Amino acid sequence: MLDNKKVTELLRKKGFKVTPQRLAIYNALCNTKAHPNAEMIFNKLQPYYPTMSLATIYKTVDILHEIGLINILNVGEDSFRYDANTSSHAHICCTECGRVDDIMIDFAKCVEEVASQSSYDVHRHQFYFYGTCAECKAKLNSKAKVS
Amino acid sequence: MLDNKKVTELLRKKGFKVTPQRLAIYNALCNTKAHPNAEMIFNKLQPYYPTMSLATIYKTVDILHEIGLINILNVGEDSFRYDANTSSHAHICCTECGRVDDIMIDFAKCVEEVASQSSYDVHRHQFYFYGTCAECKAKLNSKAKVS
DNA sequence: CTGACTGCAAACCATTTGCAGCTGT
DNA sequence: ACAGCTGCAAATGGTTTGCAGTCAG
Repeated sequence: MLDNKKVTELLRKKGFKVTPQRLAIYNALCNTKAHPNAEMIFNKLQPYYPTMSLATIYKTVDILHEIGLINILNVGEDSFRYDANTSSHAHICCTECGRVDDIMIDFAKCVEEVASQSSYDVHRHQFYFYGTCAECKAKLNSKAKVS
Repeated sequence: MLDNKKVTELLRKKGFKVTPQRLAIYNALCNTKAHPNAEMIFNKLQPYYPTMSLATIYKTVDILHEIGLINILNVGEDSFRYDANTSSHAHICCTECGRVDDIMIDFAKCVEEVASQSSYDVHRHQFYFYGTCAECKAKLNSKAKVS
């Protein structure tokens, strides 16, 4: 969650140019908790950057991931989602409506246990939980009452 | 990891027909620890079922997943992988060679913690770890010595 | 017998690539 | 200036779909 000045510095330091598109995509990711995919980012930026193409979004998220500014998520859908919150946290997906929320719990102990028991050098991890969100639970209950 | 008799019963009970293709695909998944994707299953069965198509594999894994016989994994590749081991366990992927191994550690406590702190009803979870496997570590070391 | 299944080919769709013109430095 | 970037259009590749013939029950 860096400000534009820091992002500019980092991009330059890593040998990339700083363009309005790149800043806009990173800012769009900072200003949402929806964990959007490429198309959702595209639709959000469309009013402000009407000529921006999906190709630019894909190329940009690759770079942002490469320089460690974003995480790439795959919750089991056909598209990837992107997250500007790079602190260690898990994700939970509603199997009814598809929303993806953060779980701000630190699983350091689990990771340590794996690192000590596995023959791998463990660098990174990704935890996904699946269930029914509060809103969908409410909807399902009211439907059950009607029928 | 059921035997053919039990799989037959289960398929019938759920209203599906039992075909040689379905049994072969399930058995192929039971007899590997590689967590294969559709194409890997296809190549493995090719010698024995030369007319089987990828479409059949995709349709079959859908059904096997629906009746709870297999798990679907997505480690961040462009294809899905399938696992006949449905017991609660995590997976670790080598970022060098792409292999996927099981981690037979039970994360019940982590899951409980999430279930108690989240507003979701938690039904399912998927834990992925990423790192360098023992073989790739060895290769990387010997390369480092040479250069 | 009959509805479900297989396997082929075509369709689909998220993502990637090639390239001409533009822009950051 | 000039290498790297954008945005278009075309290509790619995993997965899905439509459908005619086949097979399990």
